Amino acid sequence: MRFSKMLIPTLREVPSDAEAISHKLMLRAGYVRQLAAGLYVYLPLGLRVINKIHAILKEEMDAIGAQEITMPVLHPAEIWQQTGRWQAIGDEMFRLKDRTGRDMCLGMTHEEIMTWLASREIRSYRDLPQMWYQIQTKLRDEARPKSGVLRTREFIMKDSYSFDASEDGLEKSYRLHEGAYHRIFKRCGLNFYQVESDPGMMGGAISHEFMAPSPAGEDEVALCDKCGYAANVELALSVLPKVEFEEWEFEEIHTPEKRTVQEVSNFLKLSPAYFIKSILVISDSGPVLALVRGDQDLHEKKLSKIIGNHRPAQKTEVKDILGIEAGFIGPMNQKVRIIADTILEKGCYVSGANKPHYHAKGIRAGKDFSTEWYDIHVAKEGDGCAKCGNRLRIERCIEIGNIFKLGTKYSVPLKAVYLDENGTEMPVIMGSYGIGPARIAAAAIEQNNDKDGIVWPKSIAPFNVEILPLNVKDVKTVEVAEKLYKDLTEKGIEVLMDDRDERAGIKFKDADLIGIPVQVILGEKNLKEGLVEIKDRRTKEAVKVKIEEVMIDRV
RNA sequence: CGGGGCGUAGCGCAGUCUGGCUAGCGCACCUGCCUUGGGAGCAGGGGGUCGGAGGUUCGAAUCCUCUCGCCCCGACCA
Repeated sequence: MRFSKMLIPTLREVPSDAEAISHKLMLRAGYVRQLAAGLYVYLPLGLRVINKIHAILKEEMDAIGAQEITMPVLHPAEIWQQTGRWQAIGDEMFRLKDRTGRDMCLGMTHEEIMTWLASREIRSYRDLPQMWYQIQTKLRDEARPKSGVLRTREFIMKDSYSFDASEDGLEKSYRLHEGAYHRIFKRCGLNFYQVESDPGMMGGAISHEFMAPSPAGEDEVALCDKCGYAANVELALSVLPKVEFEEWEFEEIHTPEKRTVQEVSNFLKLSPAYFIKSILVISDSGPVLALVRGDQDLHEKKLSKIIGNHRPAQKTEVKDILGIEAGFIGPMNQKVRIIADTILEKGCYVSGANKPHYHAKGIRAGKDFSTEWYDIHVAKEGDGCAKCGNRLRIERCIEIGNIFKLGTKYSVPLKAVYLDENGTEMPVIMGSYGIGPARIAAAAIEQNNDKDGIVWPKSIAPFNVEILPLNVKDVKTVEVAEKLYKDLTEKGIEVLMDDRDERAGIKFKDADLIGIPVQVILGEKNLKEGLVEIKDRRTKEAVKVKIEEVMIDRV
């Protein structure tokens, strides 16, 4: 392609409402434009990158035997009502009515529709297994679109679904996807981790996320470099740094107006690790007192798995239910259900004395209170790995893909069943697997850029080579540029030629910004000696080669 | 949905507190000259319902009310 014929609106200045590096660079380099919050136009360069990623996705999905199909984006409500997700999902689903008043929605994902298809077309164990995928638009009315194309309201997803006759079959399909995902992200030039994740509203028991480390990400993962434990902090387990306990006798201490752990800690000159933090929450089945160590934070998602939906109690509720003002609550003599973090099983602690302006010292589990034990704290940097004890690292990441074992969550309500060898009707066992191509592109930029712009991995760059004829008024320069352009293109190399009548400086700046991996620079002086320059975008290293050797060097 | 910030030319911004010349600057854009190895230089030029509606006032980008949009933090999140 000729630069002069292509829409590549590079920007000298950064649009003020871009924050993430990938967002700034995609805008500046002319890859995307924003239509509205969470809605993006992909310009020619951007589309080329996305298409490169799609091609890799298709190759790797085809390679594990998945079959490409395509499904509607507009769905009738009935199918979503049958699985319960019409009700379960809130404002995040775009809903509308057709002209006859029938409820419809825009697809945020396609479990329901894929399962609907399976229910009609799969009859026998002989039809299984099946893996179907599509590269299709999803719509979600995100509460907060952000960071450019990283979180949008309309986006493309590669989503695939597996249908098996047995758990073993599901395991195989799951492993096939796992392998394909590793190959895909590797081919796209990304650094990434596979981590354990929370299945959330997808249902099912086991799921993993693929995470590309980047400060622009929205997730945090806990990583153990020794044993390889890797999990989203939404469920990561950890053991806490030990503290040396003293053999305190139980005593009440006057702590006037000292309510928070920090205040009492300062007042008593005692580390927060010696405190029990007591938090009252209101669950659907009544109040629950959650206990974590004073230097820890309560993990609400972990608690939800134990007691279901809950919310923090209001101050008046605390007083009504426990008979004491918040700030002086302790776990002793409580009638409500208590859930405590396992770390508190051992040790001797300080907590509220259930008496205004008093705290109690010398509290021990078993002696002073009884409880149910769970890991309910947030894993933090420096905690011990729950598997091997080694120090955990926490890293911020972009979620670029995920894989779920769904089981029969969708096949049962939608009656996707088959007859087994004995003629018994059985629900199909399913898995679902997603990848966001735009997130791959953004993560690739986040991980590969410098002060001058993007440095694309070769596999997903919009072009392989950019030719820079520095002075298009020079006959020799144009002659050589045209010949190189023709020869390289005929060899199947994708070439962008900056044929604009611009100054050299502008061409260099734009080339670096756009980030095509290889630059072939044609300057008048070098050409007189029969030389051109080949420059690596990443290293900025340039070598001079004879004009006729450009081909050899490249091919 | 809660908190914060911002809407003035294609982009980046000043002007708003304290109402008053014809609404400014840089970049980009158009014309000409010049220039061609890192976003040049000179000269001339085009482009604005100051997000929108209503109000106060002799007079509103500026003050008041309402409203729409965008960004950030949090909540939420297949």
